[in-house]
Amino acid sequence: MSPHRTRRRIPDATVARLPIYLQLLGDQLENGTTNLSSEELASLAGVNAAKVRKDLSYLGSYGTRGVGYEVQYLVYQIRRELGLDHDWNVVILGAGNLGQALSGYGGFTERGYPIAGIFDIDPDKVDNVVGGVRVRPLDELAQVVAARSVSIGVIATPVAAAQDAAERLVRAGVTSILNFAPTVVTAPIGVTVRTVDLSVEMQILSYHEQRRALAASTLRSVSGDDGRNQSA
Amino acid sequence: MSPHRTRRRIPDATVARLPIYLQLLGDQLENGTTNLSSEELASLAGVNAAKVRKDLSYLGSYGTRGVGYEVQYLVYQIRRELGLDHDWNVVILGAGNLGQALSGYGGFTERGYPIAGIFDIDPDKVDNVVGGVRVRPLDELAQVVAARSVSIGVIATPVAAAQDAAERLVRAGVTSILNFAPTVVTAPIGVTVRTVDLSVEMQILSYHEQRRALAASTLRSVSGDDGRNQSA
DNA sequence: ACAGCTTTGTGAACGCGTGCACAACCGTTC
DNA sequence: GAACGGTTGTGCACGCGTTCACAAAGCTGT
Repeated sequence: MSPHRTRRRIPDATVARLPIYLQLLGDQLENGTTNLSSEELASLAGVNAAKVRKDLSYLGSYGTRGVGYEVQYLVYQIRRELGLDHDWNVVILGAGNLGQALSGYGGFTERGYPIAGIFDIDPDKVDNVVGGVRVRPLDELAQVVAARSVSIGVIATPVAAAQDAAERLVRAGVTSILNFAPTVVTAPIGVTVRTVDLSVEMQILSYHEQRRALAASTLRSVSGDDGRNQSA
Repeated sequence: MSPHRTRRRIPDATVARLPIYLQLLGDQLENGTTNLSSEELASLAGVNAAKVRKDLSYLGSYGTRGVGYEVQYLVYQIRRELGLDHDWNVVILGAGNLGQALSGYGGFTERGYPIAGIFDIDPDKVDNVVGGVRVRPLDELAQVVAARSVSIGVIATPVAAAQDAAERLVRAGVTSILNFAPTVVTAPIGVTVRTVDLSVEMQILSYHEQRRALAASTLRSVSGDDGRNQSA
């Protein structure tokens, strides 16, 4: 039997919020706050207090009724649950605009995701140094992944190269992929793929803008409202 | 009464998928495909065919039973619904690593989101040219937003400056914000905020890695399985 | 020891999104 | 023009996630 019993599955929606709580709790620690209620945390995160309590209850019963949660201990528990009790090395494929920015962005290393290597297929880019890391040729990928126990790969290539990049990552032994190319990439089961598509985000925003404009114009044609009153 | 009747609300989940369909349909157009079934589109998008049909049904009845959807017309309808029948100017706040990468990334302009300006508070960065756009001082923000009818703003500042950036955007008249700073930013109702936090994405991935590792080790302690069989 | 205030943890109801299954409908062929 | 294979559009049931509401439990002061 394991030291701590087999953990119940945590809902995806909760997993997506735990990092937010973690971030906020960290801020509170720096402020010197040692104790926090679900109501306070909820207001910081901009969500419902019941949701916070239910989310935290998936980790176990780490609160004290009438008091709240001990920040330090909660941070520890969330970190453990998210697998942040050790670093996760990552590799980046593609040393273009985005790849370089990611490599230069200190936030990854700082939060426990050091960059084990950045790779590009273009010989002109190889050996350039970006963000303190030397760009390597693609054929060194498998070796680096194995040597540094990399399990997370980031795709920062152009669209056309994204699927190939994913396949190389999988062949090298990577089991989690963060894809920034605006395309659907497929991977075998057992490999987690998350796609972050900046254009998609923009399009979701413009859909809402579009609706606001439409609603405003409908309103205007009925009541003469100028439709600007909802901003600010 | 409006030319086209008041449109029913489209579920958020569907809105998030429409851009994917749009992308794939565009690819198909270039391939010379003029007609497509929900089954085919679903397989391209990696989702269920019924979901595709239901999603598209929110736009109206634009398919033909027994035949499928006409790609060109569907593209037109999705674009219209997403508000892509005209360009949306965007401003970027923060000309650091990420701001520069975003500015240099051609994808935005190409997909109908031209960059009307990039701004930074640091006088040393002002007047640098990144991605063909001159970095402007922050106090020109309101003027640019007004002059170019900008309704979308991107926050690419450090965490500490993010909330202030959001407030400046709102004051300038922006009603949609895409936030890349790893922090919660609040805005008045009527302003849509979407946060894309790279660390959060990483943490979601490492949670799943963690679980895989845990499952594998439990398995190993029972059956001797080496836990590597699910990759590739 | 107990009353009163506070806050957690969770059962239960609700709402949204997903997927199945099928009727309605299109085009084609005989 | 009727029968048939194909595909859409959608009613329905199910499951997940959110929110409410409250009992259980801790703390404080008398």
